Amino acid sequence: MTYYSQHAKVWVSVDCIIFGFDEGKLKVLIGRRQMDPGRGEWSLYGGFVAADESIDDAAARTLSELTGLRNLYMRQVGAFGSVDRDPGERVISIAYYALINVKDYGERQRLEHGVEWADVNNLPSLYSDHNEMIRKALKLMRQKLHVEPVGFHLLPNLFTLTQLQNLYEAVNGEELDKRNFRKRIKEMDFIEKTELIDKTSSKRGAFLYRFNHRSYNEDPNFKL
Amino acid sequence: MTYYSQHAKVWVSVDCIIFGFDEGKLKVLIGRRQMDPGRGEWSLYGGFVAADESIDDAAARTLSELTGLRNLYMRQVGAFGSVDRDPGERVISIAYYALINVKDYGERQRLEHGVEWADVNNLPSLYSDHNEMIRKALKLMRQKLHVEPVGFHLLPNLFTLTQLQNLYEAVNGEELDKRNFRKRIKEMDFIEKTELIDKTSSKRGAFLYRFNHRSYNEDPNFKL
DNA sequence: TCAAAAGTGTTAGATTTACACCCATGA
DNA sequence: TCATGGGTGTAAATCTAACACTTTTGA
Repeated sequence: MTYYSQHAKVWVSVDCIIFGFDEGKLKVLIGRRQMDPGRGEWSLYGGFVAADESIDDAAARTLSELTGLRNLYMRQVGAFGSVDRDPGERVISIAYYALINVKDYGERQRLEHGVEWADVNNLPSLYSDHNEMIRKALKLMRQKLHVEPVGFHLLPNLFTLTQLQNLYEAVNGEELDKRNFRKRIKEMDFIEKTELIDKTSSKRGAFLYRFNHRSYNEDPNFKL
Repeated sequence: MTYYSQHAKVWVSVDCIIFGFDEGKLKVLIGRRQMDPGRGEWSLYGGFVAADESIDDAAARTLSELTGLRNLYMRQVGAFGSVDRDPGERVISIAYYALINVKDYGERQRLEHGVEWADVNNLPSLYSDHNEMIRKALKLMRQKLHVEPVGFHLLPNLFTLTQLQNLYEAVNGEELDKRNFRKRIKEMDFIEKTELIDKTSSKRGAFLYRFNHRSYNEDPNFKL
């Protein structure tokens, strides 16, 4: 009997909190659970960690299973391990959140997995501790957003300043002053104005901006 | 075959990063690993999660095994799950950090478990991914310290303002202005001045202060 | 021509930072 | 008496927050 074998093994899963920004609201992907226990309940999308993959790899695999996308921005939320959090068996789950541009997520894949975008401020009651996972993910994501330029993962490559501001307002749940917001943006050289104009949301049109990763790495000063 | 049983089970452990503040430095408890693989290497203190205990309970149990103390301030750092992080078997580990007042930790227990206080700024190379765990714990703890009154867990119940300032300087790794620091403290009514005087570190003596939990809960405004 | 979103500067107030000397005491 | 750590206030600089009008254009 080895040192290890006197201890119990458990199942370990990953659960994905996928944030998207649409219609001026922060959303999260949820679906109806396909298996027992809890079949039919609203739930996050998850999967088990295999014997030969890291937990980060398991999360990335699960994310790409659901979205068809790779190399998503993804961060660990933490481990959830109440004894009876899963009504079937003892399963410890590690939550991850990911940020995607909703436009990159096709309707086809969405329907295939039967998931929906739900407003984070108006969520139904979810399976097990999934509401708690989302709460914690949101808290972490919010903090990160002020300190690192990660919000861009929720937007198209080209975006207007109004879109960017709306994103920050949706995540913080409070309005921002337009002039003060734009003043700050102007100080960050890695948020580049292009000559392109977006006319989808106004007659006049708004300049499109782009986040320049390279130039951010040269002078990573971000604060919003 | 149930839905669960087609997946692999793994061992799950907890590792404890125990911070203490002594001799003006932030320290962490490390010991020589007692078992194979890695016997003799510097390591955090850890333990396995049992089938019938939550991960938080496992961490609390492990902490109390090592220190003899209960109800320590403790927070999860996150899950560490590279496939080969443990050279023996697949083990996913969940790191927790705890804050203790070094005076509460007797020499007896310390010697019994053969652990030592190591300066966080001068750590040896540790077993597996334990250095990374400490790095992440320190980052989280640092953030927390600015926003919640948790530093008091690293001090005796009664402390001088110089001690408190030294603690913040040690954690941040930078000096603070004495007058500005004390000005801020004065604004926080839950940091109460007592009539007691500590003469251990100066001839004149310094007033002892106390953190009042109750009054903090009434008006929880903390920022340092 | 008008409704709707884009764009643009200034100022008062609040916060932060820098800074130097006297005090009390034990050795 | 002197060396050591304890204790205190002010002013300049910076940052933050509040605020309103003009522009463009398609319908």
